[in-house]
Order: sequence, then C-alpha cells, then structure tokens
Amino acid sequence: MQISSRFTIAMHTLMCIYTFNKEQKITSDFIASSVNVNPVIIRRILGSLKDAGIIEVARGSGGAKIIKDYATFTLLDIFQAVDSLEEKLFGFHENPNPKCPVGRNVHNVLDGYLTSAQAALESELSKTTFKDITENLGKLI
Amino acid sequence: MQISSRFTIAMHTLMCIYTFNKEQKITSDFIASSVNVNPVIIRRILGSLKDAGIIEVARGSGGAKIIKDYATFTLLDIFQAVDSLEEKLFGFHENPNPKCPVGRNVHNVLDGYLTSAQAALESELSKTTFKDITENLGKLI
DNA sequence: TTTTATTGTAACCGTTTCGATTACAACGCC
DNA sequence: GGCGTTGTAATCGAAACGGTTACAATAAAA
Repeated sequence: MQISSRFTIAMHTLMCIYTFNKEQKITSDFIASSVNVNPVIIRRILGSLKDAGIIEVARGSGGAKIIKDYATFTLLDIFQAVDSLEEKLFGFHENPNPKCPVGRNVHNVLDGYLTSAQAALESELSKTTFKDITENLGKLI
Repeated sequence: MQISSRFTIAMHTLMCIYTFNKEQKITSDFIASSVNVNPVIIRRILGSLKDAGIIEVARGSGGAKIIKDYATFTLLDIFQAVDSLEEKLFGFHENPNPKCPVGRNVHNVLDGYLTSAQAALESELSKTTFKDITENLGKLI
C-alpha cells in the first residue's frame, strides 16, 4: 500500500509558506488553492506541523509561518509530523501459531531486517533539509 | 499508513515451505494454521509467489515447493511479488494548481527525493537473500 | 461593540484496501 | 468415482483517506 499523500501535501504547504510569506498572509484557503484540496485537509496538516514545532499558526487573524530554521529540519521530520507511522512501517500478521517452530520464530527472524529497511528509508529522508528544498525550488521559480 | 501484512505472511509462508517440505506436503491449510490466517489468504499469496517464479504449486494433488535457488532471490523480490507497489511508495496529491509557481514545480522539486528514499528502502531489502533467512531460521529451531 | 475573516474540530460521507469467509469449479491422484 | 486440494469469484465488516459541511472560538478591523 502507498504512503498517504499527507506527506507531499505537507511539503507543498511548507513550500507555499516559504515562497509567499513576504507577499501575503498564508491562510489555509490560499494553500488549498495551490495544492488543490479542501481547506480542512490543509488545516489538519497545519495542525500536525504546528504540533511538531515546525510552524506557527495565527488563530483568528490567520496565517502560517515557519518558525524552525530551514537547515534544522528534514524531510523525515515532516514525514513523521503528518504520518502516524510512529509504529512500524511493515505490518505484521498478529497471531502466528506458537506451537509451530516457524510461527514461534518468525518475529525473531524478520524483525531485524524490517527495522533495517525502515531505517534506510528514514535515513535517506533525513539527509535532505528544508533548506535544500528551498534552494531547489528557488532555481525553478 | 502501514505496508500490508502480505509481505510478512509471504515470508512466513516461504519459511514454512523451507522448514517442512521434507516431512510433509505443504498445503495452504497447513501454512494457514502456522500463520493463523484464512487459507484463502495463503492461496492468494502462493499465487503471487508462483507468478514471480519463486515457488510452484501443485494443483489437484496439492503442495508448494520453492523452485528458485535460495541465494538468488531477496526480500525485495518477495516484497514486490506480493505488494502491488509497482507504482511509487509515496502517494502524491493529484492536481496541484498549475497557475501557482509552487503547484507547478512541486513534482520537479520532490520527485527526486522521494525516488531516492524508495530506492534506499528497496536497496536494503535487496541485501538479504532468502538463503540468509534460512540460515537465521536454522539457528533458532 | 459589532462585524469579518480565519482557525480548530467534530461529524458524516463515499471510496478504497484489507483480511475473513463462503462457495464452488477445476484439477490430479488414488 | 471419490477425495483432497487449488484457484478464484463474491461478499462482508473494519479501517484509513480525502471531501465536505457546520460551527464554536478567536483576533483584528470597522
């Protein structure tokens, strides 16, 4: 199964805040029109990014700002902020038969490999800071 | 979102075939009782592994066998056999606004990083052959 | 103070995916 | 022919997602 689009929407959201924050107030409606999804989806993601300490959102008056230094947070931080993958990446069948030698040991055999695979993914995501993203974006617009 | 348990069930299935194939005929019912899921789930996974050329399944008489050399297929092969992740790992919002400079470039900016992250995951999975798994399992049972 | 714009959140919907389950035709062996 | 097994269709309930409506809470402007 695919990882939900919340991650790429969050990236798009942060790129919008970065790009337009000097020109205008960045509301959920504004971001929603760039991402092309419902504003409530954006508000939920803004909430997650806020909880992660990456942005702050002005209630009432409106507008979102990035409060973390661009070089100090990575794609992994953003991913973990919006995707409740605190658990494991790989789902596991719940009740292998303990009376079977294989069922009894399937976790012992596999867990290490699954953990390593997830770590490889996360490590790669953590190599890219949001500053890298802004520089990349700057070349294009 | 989590990757479905099909992958770990497929691993468990192959470990069962490897462990018990000299003692008995390995039917979907037998595997199902070790994994503790419905036999139809196992048959569907056996079908995927068969399509991938990893096993063969005897229709009628019953029984599954591994036909690929243990050292020549990896966790990645098994993963790709059962998880229809031929597409991309990361879902993407479908219609970013082309009139917005960010919406117009979000794919250009992100695709490379997402591809690299997925490649890191797949590369790690491809480092472990099924032979490694059998050796690991052999130490435990 | 009233109005206006915005956020935060609850509630509900339709779609999709997953594993569970039933059912049964196709198949191969005894 | 009888039996056990596979392959597969069909259906189900649960869970996750994005979409959407609605509205109280909030802050600033009028």
